[in-house]
Amino acid sequence: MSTAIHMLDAAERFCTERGLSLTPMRRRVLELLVEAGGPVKAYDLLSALKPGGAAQPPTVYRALDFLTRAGLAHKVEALNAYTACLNGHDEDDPCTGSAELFICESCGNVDERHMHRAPTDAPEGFVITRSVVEHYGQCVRCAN
Amino acid sequence: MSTAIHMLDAAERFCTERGLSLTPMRRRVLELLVEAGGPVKAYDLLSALKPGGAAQPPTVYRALDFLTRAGLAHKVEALNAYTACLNGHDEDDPCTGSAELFICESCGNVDERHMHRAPTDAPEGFVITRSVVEHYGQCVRCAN
DNA sequence: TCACGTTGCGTAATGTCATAACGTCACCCC
DNA sequence: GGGGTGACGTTATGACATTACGCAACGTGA
Ligand SMILES: [Zn+2]
Ligand SMILES: [Zn+2]
Ligand SMILES: [Zn+2]
Ligand SMILES: [Zn+2]
Repeated sequence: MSTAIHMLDAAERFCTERGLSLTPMRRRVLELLVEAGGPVKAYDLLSALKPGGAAQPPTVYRALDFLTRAGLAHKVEALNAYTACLNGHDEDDPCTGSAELFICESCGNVDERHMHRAPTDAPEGFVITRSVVEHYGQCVRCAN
Repeated sequence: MSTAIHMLDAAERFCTERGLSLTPMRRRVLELLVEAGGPVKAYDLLSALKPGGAAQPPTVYRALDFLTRAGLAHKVEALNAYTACLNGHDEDDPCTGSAELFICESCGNVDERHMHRAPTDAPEGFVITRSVVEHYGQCVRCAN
């Protein structure tokens, strides 16, 4: 799929521009996430990495840690899973902050928005450093 | 604390009105959550239950399942923890849907809002059945 | 060129979170 | 009193994640 290749190339540029090293292992994990096109469990990534060297949990968790810190991937908290960031990192709009995820429970597809707006009804004086926003339901294809 | 007693009484009424049985075990777990005043881990609840009978994981997870289904408690997904619902269940405003949580990372205090509004930028045709919204940061007391 | 700090990753062990599966008892309804 | 249901005890296991240690590669300055 050309989209996947494009996303990996964009990630490559994204990292070189920022002095981050997208090592083969990290690139491979990102590739698996992109190919999956939705949330993937860490141990499933682990299984996918196996045929090519017996990988252990820390291997994949270290890669995921790098990718999520860099903004190239997101953890889906309510699923204990991980998904590739869908925002174009080659554009002038890096996904530095929190993402708002729309996850279809039927087909597993994920859509993503940047969290630009702050909550209108936050407690007085509350300073937000990180937000987790995940919406579950049916995408337009799966809604009957 | 009178607030805690009030919340438990309100939960009692809430359950009787709906034909739900707030058993001693469930009430005890809710009591622990209310007393904690913030997110509590399942195994910490387990430890707190021990002196009075050796409790096993399924015991506390069943109680939490009941409480969360009833809307009397919420799971804090990003912390793998659970917190008592702060909305007054004796009022005409049950916390049936999703809650928006503001969690102070310094003092552990939790504030809660009902999720009334839908996202303005959801994908076309996406039908939301459940939302997870958790904001992390500093409450007004802890912000320096 | 060599010592030294840093980074990435292999490996083993462990820790943390959650559920499956089965049995028992109390209760309600007919 | 037979049968269904719901709540909970108990044992075991599964699923998710981290700690700790070691080593090899790399850059940097002496
Ligand atoms: Zn993103
Ligand atoms: Zn779908
Ligand atoms: Zn609530
Ligand atoms: Zn605080």
